[in-house]
Amino acid sequence: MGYDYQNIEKKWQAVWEENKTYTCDVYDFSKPKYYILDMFPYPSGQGLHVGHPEGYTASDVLARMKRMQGFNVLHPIGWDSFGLPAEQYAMKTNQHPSIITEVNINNFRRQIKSLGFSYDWSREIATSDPSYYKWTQWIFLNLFNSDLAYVDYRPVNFCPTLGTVLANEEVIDGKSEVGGYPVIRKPMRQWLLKITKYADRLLEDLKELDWPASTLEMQKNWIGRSVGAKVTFKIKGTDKSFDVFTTRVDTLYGCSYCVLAPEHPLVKELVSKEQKPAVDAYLKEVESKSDLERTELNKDKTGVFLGAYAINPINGEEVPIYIGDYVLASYGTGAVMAVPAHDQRDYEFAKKYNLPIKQVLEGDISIAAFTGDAAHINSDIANGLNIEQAKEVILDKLIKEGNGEKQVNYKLRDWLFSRQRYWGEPIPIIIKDNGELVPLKDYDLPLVLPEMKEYKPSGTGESPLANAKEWLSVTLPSGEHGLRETNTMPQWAGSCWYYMRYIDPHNDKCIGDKKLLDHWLPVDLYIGGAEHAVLHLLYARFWHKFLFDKGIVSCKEPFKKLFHQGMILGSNGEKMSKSRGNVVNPDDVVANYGADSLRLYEMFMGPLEASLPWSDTGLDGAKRYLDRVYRLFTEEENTGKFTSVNDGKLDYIYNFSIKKITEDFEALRFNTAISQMMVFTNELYKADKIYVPYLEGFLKTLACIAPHLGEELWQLLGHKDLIDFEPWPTYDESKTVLANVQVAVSVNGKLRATLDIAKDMDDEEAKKLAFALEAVKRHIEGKEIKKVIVVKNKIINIVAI
RNA sequence: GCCCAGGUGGCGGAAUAGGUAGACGCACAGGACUUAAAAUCCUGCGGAUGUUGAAUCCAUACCGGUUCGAUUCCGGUCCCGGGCACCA
Repeated sequence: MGYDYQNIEKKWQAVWEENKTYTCDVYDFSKPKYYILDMFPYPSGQGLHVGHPEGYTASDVLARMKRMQGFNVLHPIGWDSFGLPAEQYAMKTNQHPSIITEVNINNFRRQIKSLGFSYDWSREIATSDPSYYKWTQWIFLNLFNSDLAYVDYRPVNFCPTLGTVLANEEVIDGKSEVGGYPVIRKPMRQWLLKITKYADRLLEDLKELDWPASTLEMQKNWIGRSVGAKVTFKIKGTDKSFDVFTTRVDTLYGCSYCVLAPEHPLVKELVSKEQKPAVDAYLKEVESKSDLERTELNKDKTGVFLGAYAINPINGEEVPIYIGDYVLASYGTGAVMAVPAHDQRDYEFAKKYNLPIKQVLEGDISIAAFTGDAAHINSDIANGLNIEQAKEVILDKLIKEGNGEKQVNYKLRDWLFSRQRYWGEPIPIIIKDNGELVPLKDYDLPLVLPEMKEYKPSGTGESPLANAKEWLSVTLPSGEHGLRETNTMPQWAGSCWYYMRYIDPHNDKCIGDKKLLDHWLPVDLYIGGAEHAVLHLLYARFWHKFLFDKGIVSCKEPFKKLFHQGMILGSNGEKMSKSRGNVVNPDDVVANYGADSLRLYEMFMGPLEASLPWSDTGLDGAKRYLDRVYRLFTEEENTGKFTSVNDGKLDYIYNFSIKKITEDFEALRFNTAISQMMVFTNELYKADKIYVPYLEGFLKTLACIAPHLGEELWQLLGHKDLIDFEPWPTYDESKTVLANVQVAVSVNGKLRATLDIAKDMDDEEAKKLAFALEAVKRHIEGKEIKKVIVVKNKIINIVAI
């Protein structure tokens, strides 16, 4: 049977909605603020996945606890509603993406509301709403006007058959996902944002964040700062030169050739007549290679001699110049000095093309490059020095002679910010007929997406917006003519700053009231998947820092504390997917078990950050526990034990439980908190008398996990007010420990008995009791006592030989 | 290949400034209640030997080390997961 979750949940959801229980008065500065944020969902056509409520429940538990602790809690939700699937579905069905998006949002909202989250729905936003993307465009204009947005040509995945640019995920094995047509890398006009200008600050400020160590590490590696040297190589017989970047300038004497990236601008100028046919053939081969093919050739490094020589600036030696696609145009200077003896890639390349290998550090290079630290040899001024020392003297010499300088390099590249798609924010730029870029004015915003019948790309790879003829053509106030930018922004754009908009979502004068932004930012706790460890979280940090520079926000970082929830797998331990047939629909769970059971189960499964398999019987267990709690409050044999007089018997278990639950909630360790709730409930069943204030304290903790039931039972206890703003239960530290402790007694490290003694008993006294134990006597008989280790209140170990 | 995180009963997991391994829950088995079932309640539940409510041994992926004592620390091996792909 069990309790009537269906009516109880419906009833309290209606009460909360009617009373606007969770509406946050952001202007109330009298209480300390707590801003707790979920990564907002992309409202897909499939509806909510049981993975969504895991993170949402975790944040909701915290939000509810913080409210009871007296914080003014901001806990909003919204929709990351621009995106590719809506556009693709629109093409298939001839429905406008905004209609599809609206349908999906309505479904998501209904599902999320059925789970009893304490969101402030008056702050709901959608990134595809013009009143929202007005401000996304506004930020873009600011970036453009601050010289942080520019146009350049970048290679993208282009499918000639479909006439479309494809996202990486639409390309499978070098073929288009749709139709399986070949995909090539084609340079196209793109917008980029200069995130690299912020590389140092993005790296430096990681230090002040309370984030998972692995995420900090990933961001650090992604930014990829490395300190090295820029070395200039002159080209023999010309007045030209090129720079290389190296982190191992100490090995410069061992440089036996140089390699340029195929895309390096000097390639075409330097190639000799004899080598031209070979080089041209190689360039053609590289051009036709997709990214994927280039990585498949991972092991086999290819290249070709350019027919020119460079001068090694440290010793004047002539070294041949090669081109090779293992050198990336996008990193460093697009050119490397090759030291095969001490770099494995150069080693492999040199072996393949029979190039000289010159050893400059002591070590074994017979089967692979030696990359460790050792004394330098064959290095003139650096002989006998270790890596650090050799770097210094060699760089000094280069600097003095004007052939090099210290340089810091980053792996981080500028952010490719345009998409040749319809369903995204239009870029608010006009291209005059003379090619000049003209930003719109603030008062022109929002630049609304035109209604279109056809979302198919133009065939040239241009955005579908190129077909919106009327929208496209503009006459400027000056009378000049221009065309609108047809690229749109990537989905990241809207999600880069949404946390800011929740604070003042209906403000049409500015992005948000400065007073409010200053008060509410940064977000105190941000919960979302680990798949966003770099891109979203780095992009959002970048925009935040830019807005900080502009004086829009007053803190350097957007998200103070971050937590990644794990994935919920199918019951077979595999990722949930339609094709595997292991998908669990939250609607079914709510109908058959209730939202509170789902919430409890997902929090009890295991550590929040772990990936865990779904279990229907586990869900049964969660439901059974809530039934058991309900009976405790409603059945005569239990309620008959209720008393307002404390007999003290529950003091320990109550105080200990409240302490543990509070600490575990704070640390997002919900599984162990719930286990303690169960222990406490079991104790109440065993007790003769139930002290009602203890029962109420416990109920407040339960109401965070199972809010509908919590509200219901609170009312059953005779309370008129809702439980949501009741003060959080406190505990008496002195009562969280028992008077007696169980001390383990072991002989030679093996447990032989336990001793039930007074806490903090004198060591000597405890020893005496231990030696008096039968089991101990038996094991030390005829042996010499070497020593006795006493760890107070824990263990007594007797070492006997 | 590199980086990150893991490996504990039949299952999800608990316990790490080194100190009684298996909390809590699931599954299973036995019992009570019931005409019966469901629900509920009680009991058992890592493995082996055993005098079966005594006792002993083994056990936290595997091998070794440090220690009075290791799931926890160190070295090596194997396995599973996530991320990145030639970063000079």
